[in-house]
Amino acid sequence: MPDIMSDEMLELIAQRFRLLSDPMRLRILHQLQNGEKSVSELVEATGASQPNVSKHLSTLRTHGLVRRRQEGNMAYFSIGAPFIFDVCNTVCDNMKDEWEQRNSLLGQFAQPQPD
Amino acid sequence: MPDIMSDEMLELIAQRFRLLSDPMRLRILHQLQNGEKSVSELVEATGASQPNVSKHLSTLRTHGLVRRRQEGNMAYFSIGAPFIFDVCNTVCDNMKDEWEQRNSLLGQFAQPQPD
DNA sequence: ACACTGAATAAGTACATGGTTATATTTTTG
DNA sequence: CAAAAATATAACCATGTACTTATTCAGTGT
Repeated sequence: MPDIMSDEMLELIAQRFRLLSDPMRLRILHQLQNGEKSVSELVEATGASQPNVSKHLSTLRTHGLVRRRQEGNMAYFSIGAPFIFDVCNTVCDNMKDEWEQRNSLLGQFAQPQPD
Repeated sequence: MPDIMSDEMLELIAQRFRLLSDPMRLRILHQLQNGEKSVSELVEATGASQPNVSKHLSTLRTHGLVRRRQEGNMAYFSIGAPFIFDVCNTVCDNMKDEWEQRNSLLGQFAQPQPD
């Protein structure tokens, strides 16, 4: 991060994080990681309602995280900003680290004993 | 990201992103990047009200992003999860890329001419 | 033209969130 | 001990957000 952070810059960054701060949107993006999917496929895969999925896709699209391709009656969406997976992986890795660290600390006091 | 994402996992990840999805919190974290700071220093640096800063620090702390050290009358906070800077940098780099890309595309049509 | 299907939008609602002001709480200082 | 200083907490309020249901829109096929 640059040393001096303008208000608009901070707002933009925060906005991007806000897009990733919803489980359903993460779920959708996660589904798209395996390639483009139609809305109905996403509805099926996520278990959310169709309007809900459409709305999330819409907001993701207006912020460039997702691309839309129309073919006949259906709309296919795909990842538009691959960097999000870098970000998610960083977060996931860190969470895993924390988890393992917590476990190893616990282990010092209450190690499960082999019988 | 693992192939199958549990609900709790997704919620945890989303939660982390939500912590980073507020400009004021980003501002605070950004200030802490240069080392630990007291609450009043953060109030001064961010321009926010003292209760506001304290509240943000509290939420950041309960999620482990920030550490607290008390010395006499004052509380000093520092970064507790350095990975957030990796994340922020990834986002920033990407934003810069997009910006430059947009500019170079614009340039093909309306290049500012030297006189 | 008609009905059907996939997707988008609208309207409404419950809840989370970020801010404020006012009030503790705790330590330092006179 | 009283007053002040540094933080924390409480109560409150306005706005944002993520759903829902109902409706509209666009493309397909009969």
